[in-house]
Amino acid sequence: MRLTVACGSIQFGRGAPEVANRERVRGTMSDESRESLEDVRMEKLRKIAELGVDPWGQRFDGHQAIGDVRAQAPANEPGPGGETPPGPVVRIAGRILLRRGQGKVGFLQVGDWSGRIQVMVGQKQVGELGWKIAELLDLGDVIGVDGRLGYTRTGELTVFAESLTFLTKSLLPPPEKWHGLTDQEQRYRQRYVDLFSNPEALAVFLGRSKLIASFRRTMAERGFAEVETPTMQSIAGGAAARPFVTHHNALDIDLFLRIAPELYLKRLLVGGMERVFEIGRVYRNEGLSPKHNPEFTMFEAYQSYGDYHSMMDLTEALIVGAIEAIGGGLVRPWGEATIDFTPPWPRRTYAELLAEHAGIDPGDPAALKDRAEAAEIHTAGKDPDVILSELFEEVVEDRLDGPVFVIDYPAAICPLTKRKTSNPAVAERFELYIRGVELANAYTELNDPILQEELFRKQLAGQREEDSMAKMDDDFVRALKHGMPPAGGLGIGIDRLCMVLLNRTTIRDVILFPLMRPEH
RNA sequence: GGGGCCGUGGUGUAACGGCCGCACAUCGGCCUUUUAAGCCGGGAGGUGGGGGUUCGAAUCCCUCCGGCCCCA
Repeated sequence: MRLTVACGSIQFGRGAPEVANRERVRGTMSDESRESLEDVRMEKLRKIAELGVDPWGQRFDGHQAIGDVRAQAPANEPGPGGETPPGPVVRIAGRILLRRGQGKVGFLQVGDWSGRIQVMVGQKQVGELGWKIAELLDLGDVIGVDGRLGYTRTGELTVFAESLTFLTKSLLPPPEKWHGLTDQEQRYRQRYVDLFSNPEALAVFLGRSKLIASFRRTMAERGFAEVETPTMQSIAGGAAARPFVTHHNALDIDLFLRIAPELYLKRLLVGGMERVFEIGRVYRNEGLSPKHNPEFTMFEAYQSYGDYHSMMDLTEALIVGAIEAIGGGLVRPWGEATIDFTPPWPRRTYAELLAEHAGIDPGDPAALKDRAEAAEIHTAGKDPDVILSELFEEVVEDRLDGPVFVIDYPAAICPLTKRKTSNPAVAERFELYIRGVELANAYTELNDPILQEELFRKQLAGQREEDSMAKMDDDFVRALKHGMPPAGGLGIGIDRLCMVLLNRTTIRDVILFPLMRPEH
């Protein structure tokens, strides 16, 4: 498969380059029976160059998106067997996805990222050179087409080519035209093939892009400034997760890839940036699963003078806005079922939900312990709030079809959250659940430096050995001592939101290049 | 960490332990309105790697590599 032909040595438009060992590819292939599909395409490349055409193409201006071309389809469809009246002149560019020869005429299906359209190429219509090029075309080649838009006898919207521009040779054959690429491993490793051969895959990532663009618009409308904070940090804080470690040579120090932007964004509130948000990668050194990729995209926003209720309103606006941007309506498919995103979404307290689904009063330690043990949760030596949290995960989460805001969490499991003034055991926090998946997490941010430092210490003391990289963030506490306005903070897992809005059950389907073991 | 499933020409798939078959793609031929175009003819894989059982292995066993799923 590996070719060592030096493409740089081919001289375009000045006669045939010397190709030593394959001179005859006419007639049967008896002598060349070992020739690979790639070799055959190399040979065609050579012939294209012989025609004086650059097989790697040149700038191609002024083409229209195929989707836009389709939109300007003439209304007057041809009568049965009738000639097609000439329609508007169009210029398109894209990859050849289907090819049907028909003697001195041929049909191509050309696709770009906005759609696909049929192109008819006739020997008489495209000129001598055009026809020679047409005869050499392979599936996967990239071409430009100038022509008129019309309908064929069978009523198919078609660009009737008047000239062809060869833009790029494809040396590898595309997957089977009907099924596309189905092998999961190859789809993830060779996403480029997945994207041009599976329209649904392309649609997912264009949808993801629309979602993120919509988030930025919504935030701008509400007066938030987009910022970028360090992804390499000497103390990886803001969440409970194991970090990746890397090393800076010149300083000779270890650094951690961030597990959350949170602590830096709050420093910005101290600095007077009243409303900030960041969209970026975070890295958590954990296993892989349909819901976890080691690097994923986090959206975080902080609003001075707000609280978690402000963040609930913002969350609804962001997601409803994203749905409008993506299209498809507020009632969306999810596998066999549907999810209704019509706002406002219910807001239920943690205690209520535990009472409803676990049948206990979360304030009753004895009942909690019994119920947890019934659910096979180990309770020995654990903080009641931790048991509560595990019980919640075990019996409540899966039943939260949502969208539903779960609000008012036990304070002990929320070290960065302000407590309710009316009840210090309860933290002003919400999580948004949809189909049992946690999609967003928000707090009324803790801005008391004394309590923050104490909670850090408590957290460090209770830490498991494998998490021991976490450290006290003295600078963050110092920042709080200067005074951080009361604020609401929000985090949304962009990948998981994409899964839910684009109806994908694995996170790898919404990440362009998910982490894989090296191929060899 | 534990358990299960999978890996066959470029792609999609088939094969009770008995010569690895088919489709698309590809090559040659015919065809100026096709629709996964059609018809005729040809080439291409020794079954993810290694080892074992057997007269004989894609198939059974071991191991390694890679992927998917479930559980912790």
